[in-house]
Amino acid sequence: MLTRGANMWRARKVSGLRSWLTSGPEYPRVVPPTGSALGWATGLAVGCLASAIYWRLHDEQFSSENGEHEDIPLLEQFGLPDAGLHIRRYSGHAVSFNQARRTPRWVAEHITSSSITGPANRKNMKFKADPSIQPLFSAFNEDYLGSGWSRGHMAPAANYKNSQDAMRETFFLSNIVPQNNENNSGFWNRLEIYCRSLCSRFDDVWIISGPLNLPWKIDGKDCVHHYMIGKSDVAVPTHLFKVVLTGRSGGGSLCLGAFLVPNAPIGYQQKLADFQVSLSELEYKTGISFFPKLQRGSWQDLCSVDGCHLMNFHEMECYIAGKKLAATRSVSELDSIMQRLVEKGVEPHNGLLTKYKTRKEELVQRIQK
DNA sequence: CGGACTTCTTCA
DNA sequence: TGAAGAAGTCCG
Repeated sequence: MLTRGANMWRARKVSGLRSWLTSGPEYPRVVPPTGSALGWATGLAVGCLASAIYWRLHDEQFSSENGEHEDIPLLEQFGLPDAGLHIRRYSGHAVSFNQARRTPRWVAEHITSSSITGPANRKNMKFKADPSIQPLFSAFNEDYLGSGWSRGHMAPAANYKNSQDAMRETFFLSNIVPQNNENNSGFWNRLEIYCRSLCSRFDDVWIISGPLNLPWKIDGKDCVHHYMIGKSDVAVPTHLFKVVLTGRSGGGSLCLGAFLVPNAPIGYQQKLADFQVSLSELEYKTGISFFPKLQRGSWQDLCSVDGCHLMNFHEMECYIAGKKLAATRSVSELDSIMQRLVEKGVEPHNGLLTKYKTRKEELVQRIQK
């Protein structure tokens, strides 16, 4: 299968190259030696199948581009460099991908109470390389596994409960950055939950998320550098940012908050407001204009209007326990979840107790049948 | 909710 | 027989 994939890749690559070569006029061109192309392809063993898919998807582009030959300036005779800066649109989110870092540059979302509600779930969801990204510039699961860094969603899966397809697309590695595990399941998770909670108080919520590397001091001088993981050299960010914009369908002023969060464990003693920055500061540091059609200063501060309160320890423990209860399939398992909660010193609130009782009844009934 | 890791099953 | 998918287990 692997060999077939490599051959397919080579066939597509060479065929695309050939049509491109024959289209041009008078200049001699260098043809890459077949051997080296093959060696390269086999070297990228994990990516070869994805390569085949990629080139198949893009074959039409190749063939359409070599038809008409108009007056092309000599400057552009061989095309201008392509850094992959175009915006990639998916069912529920949009991505600007950074081909040098193998991570998104930013990921944009618009969520509502209906988009975050539904039957879609993470069952059998698997992270995978984005088939629309050229393998040379793509991240792969192998880069993350055993790296010490978890695969952190930028557009969270849970924002797409209304569509299994939209949720599946959030598992493309074009939506993923290397994230500290504790941060991912902890503070960042609570921030994502807070963003979803905004849907109950606002009609529309727009969210832009992405990675950022802030400078470190080296010999007293500011220096930006980053770790790289895996064979694809996936860049590890020092920080993650999130810009949140809320609106009401009836009109009224918009609310905006921008946050810059270290890619490291963050405890419950820290508040979300501790990581709030001005939009212009974040734009300065990222080089990104986040809502270019939004009039500057036309919004209210989100944290002043809505509080920006993340779940505290007790609330979060109960929330997670509630999710685990729903997935439980035996009464003993059910009880152990509740017992571990008490061992942590967490007194279950009434809502959780209700969930426990109803789930227990369901399971007992199922056993009796 | 957010993950990692292991094992079993399916299929070409 | 190996790869991919499904399912199970563990953790915060």
